[in-house]
Amino acid sequence: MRLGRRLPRAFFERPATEVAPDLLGRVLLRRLPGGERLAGRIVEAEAYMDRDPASHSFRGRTPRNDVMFGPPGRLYVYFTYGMHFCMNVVTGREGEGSAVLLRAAEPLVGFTAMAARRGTDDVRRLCAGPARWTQAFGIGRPQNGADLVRGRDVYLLEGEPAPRSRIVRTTRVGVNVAIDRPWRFVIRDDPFVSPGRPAGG
DNA sequence: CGTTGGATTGGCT
DNA sequence: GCCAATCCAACGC
Repeated sequence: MRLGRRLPRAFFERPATEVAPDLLGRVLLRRLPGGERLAGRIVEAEAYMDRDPASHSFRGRTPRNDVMFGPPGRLYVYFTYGMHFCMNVVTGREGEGSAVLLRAAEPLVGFTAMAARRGTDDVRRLCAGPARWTQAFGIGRPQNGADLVRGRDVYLLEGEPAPRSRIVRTTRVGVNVAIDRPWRFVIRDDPFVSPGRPAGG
């Protein structure tokens, strides 16, 4: 498939609710410490806005969410449930706390390395979930704040953006507040979308 | 300082 | 459907 060029800074300097659907079909590239390359096509993403009760940024800037408030186009990685990492693309203007959670991807390059990290050969489960994807791609604390526009270890390519007609808008997974906001975007009928368990509340 | 619960996942009933 | 795993940021005293 077509990979295209890198997404420019301006791509990210928009509201998360605009960036999230526009990320579907784009390609995340990862260069592992050993030099091996991994690639995945984004099929599911969620927007987290400034002053959004479900967002980590809701209660203001802290050491944990600091990257969210920085310049757009960087990676915000957080640790949760004592064992998982999730990654976000920082959006909006510097000073705002908004980002897009990367929830699922179709593996394109590096199946063997992903399978080894994930402990499964099932291609459909390598990157189908935010913590599964970071595990498959070797994303953790060291990648928090990584610049996707200029960095070489993790970055985004244009890929083939999903047509609007193929994009489905639903409610976000695992959030128990602001559950009325339909800010989860997926490619319709794509087999690599996460199982996405329903949230309570 | 102590408590709480989390943008999840995998395993079991 | 239910629950444990396992850390730690955020918040209240």
